[in-house]
Amino acid sequence: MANFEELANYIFPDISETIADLEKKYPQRNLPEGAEVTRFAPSPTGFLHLGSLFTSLVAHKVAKDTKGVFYLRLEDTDTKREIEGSGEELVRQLSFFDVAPKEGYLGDKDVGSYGPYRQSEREHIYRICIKELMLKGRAYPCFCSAEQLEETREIQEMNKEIPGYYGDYAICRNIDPSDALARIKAGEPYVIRFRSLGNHNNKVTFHDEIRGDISIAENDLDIVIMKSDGLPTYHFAHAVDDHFMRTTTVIRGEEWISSAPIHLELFDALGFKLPRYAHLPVIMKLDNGNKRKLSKRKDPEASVSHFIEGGYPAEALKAYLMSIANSNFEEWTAENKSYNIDDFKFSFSKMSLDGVLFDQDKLDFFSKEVIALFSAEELCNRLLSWSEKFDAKLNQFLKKYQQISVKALNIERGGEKARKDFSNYSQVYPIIGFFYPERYEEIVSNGYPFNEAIDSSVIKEVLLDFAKSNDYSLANDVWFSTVKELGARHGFAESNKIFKQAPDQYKGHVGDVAEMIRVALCGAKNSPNLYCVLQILGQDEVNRRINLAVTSLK
RNA sequence: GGCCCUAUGGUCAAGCGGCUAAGACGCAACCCUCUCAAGGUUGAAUCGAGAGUUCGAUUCUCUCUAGGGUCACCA
Repeated sequence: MANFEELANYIFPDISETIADLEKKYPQRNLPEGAEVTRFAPSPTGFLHLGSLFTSLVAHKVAKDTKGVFYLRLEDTDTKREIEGSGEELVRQLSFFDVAPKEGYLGDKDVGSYGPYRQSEREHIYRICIKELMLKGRAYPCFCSAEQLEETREIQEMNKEIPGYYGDYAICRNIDPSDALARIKAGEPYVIRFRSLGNHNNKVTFHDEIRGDISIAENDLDIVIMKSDGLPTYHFAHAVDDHFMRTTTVIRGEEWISSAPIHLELFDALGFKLPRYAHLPVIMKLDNGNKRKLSKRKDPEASVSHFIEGGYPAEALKAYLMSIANSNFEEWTAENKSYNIDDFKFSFSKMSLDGVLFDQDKLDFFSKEVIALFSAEELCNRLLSWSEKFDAKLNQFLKKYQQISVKALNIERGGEKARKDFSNYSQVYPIIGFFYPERYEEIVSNGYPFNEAIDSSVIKEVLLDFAKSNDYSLANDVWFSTVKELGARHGFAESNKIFKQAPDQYKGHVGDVAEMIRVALCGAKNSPNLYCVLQILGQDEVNRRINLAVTSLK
């Protein structure tokens, strides 16, 4: 007659260490009082999700604020869903947002003494823990097939019972160890399940840093802790890893709340102290009037790469996410004129409890503010590296016309009333593109959008007069009065007000004159400040463009 | 469906028994103005419903309703 010990030794012949040995190998971290150890634990199944960035941002922030540690653990136990190279990509994207961990799986290497940080390399550790659970009678092999499980579930559904592997439905929990041993020896596939001692009719209460005490039915499910491929399931790996990596606060999405009772029982059975938990609200979007979780498949904005490609500065997306995390962040930015989240004091208690709708307008707002705070040089450098990958045309012009580019980007930049016309880098080219001669010619090849109500011979005269008389040495307001004079010479009122008082005495007003010049120089009715445009283009280029425009008027 | 979480304008939200119920984004109007952007001023817009408790409920309690989450050898 075999017993649990023989069974355990047969399944784990290589395991001689115990949990106590692991406790020694991974000792408590030597950190100052109040320091939090947090982590980001993604599975390498695709690009970084916006919700994951949100979680990382908070976890990173909490660790940084408390002078603790933020580390990354790769949860790569689902070999079927794994996407080659996505682990590295995840780390790269975190780095883009400057929330990359300093410990853990870092893409090309593991750093830290609580590793390995890839779950696929921690098999030995899990096996030690499972063996010990088996020895204590808290784990057992289960031979149920997927079909059997499905059958059970159908019966349960029919009887309106709670589905799952528990109580009398846990048919393998009472298999005699010697029978189990024989079946394993015969090569029958099996998983290892946890033997729950819980009662569904009892409630357990645990504390959530954001929501306060949450009380849920005790776990009574004999969940799988080791899959047939020998790798652990999430629940088990969570308990083991977060314990031995000495996580103090587990920060994760609220979808985990309902499985918390499983985790409580697991920690207890393993003899581990429970970490603190903080369950973050999820980011959702409106779809046909219904809120739903941002979906990687349906929503481009679910993927962080969407914002990188779209040309949003990392600081802007972070500021937006922080405003979701702590709504007082927005007031803080207004007071401090800073969007640097490092200087902001984050607090779990100020966190929203409800899922939030992703708000593109708000992101755009933050992004405009953030970009407006960059110097022209800074913006130019960022545009350069962004366009390298995502906007070939802009990249080419930025390199060819560096001086002009910086000057163009510097128009009305800085100060209290700075221009805020870009919410992302892709909006830059359409606005400043006309400064580049090649682009100007391209725009103008479709014709000039002159005001058709004004006779083209008049436009021509005004433009020629302007080319001849314009003084590039004047200051802005003085210069503009010369434009008024120019208009007056050709029968245009000096202001809209004057024009309105006697519309039949004038051909138009100074705005019309400015528009002619603008259309001639920019090929468009809108542009940044005309005076600045003239200064940047310079007399030769201005005259060249005027001539081109005049020629087009025949 | 069971369980859990949540509930203030379109969105993000202050509020913690008595307020004309903050603020921000967005929207609208006006002002400024050479266009655009910015800026300024103003405006429209909120306590899911019903019972209690109370002199008094957005605020406390219960019920309902709605939305979300979760019920895998996925995380």
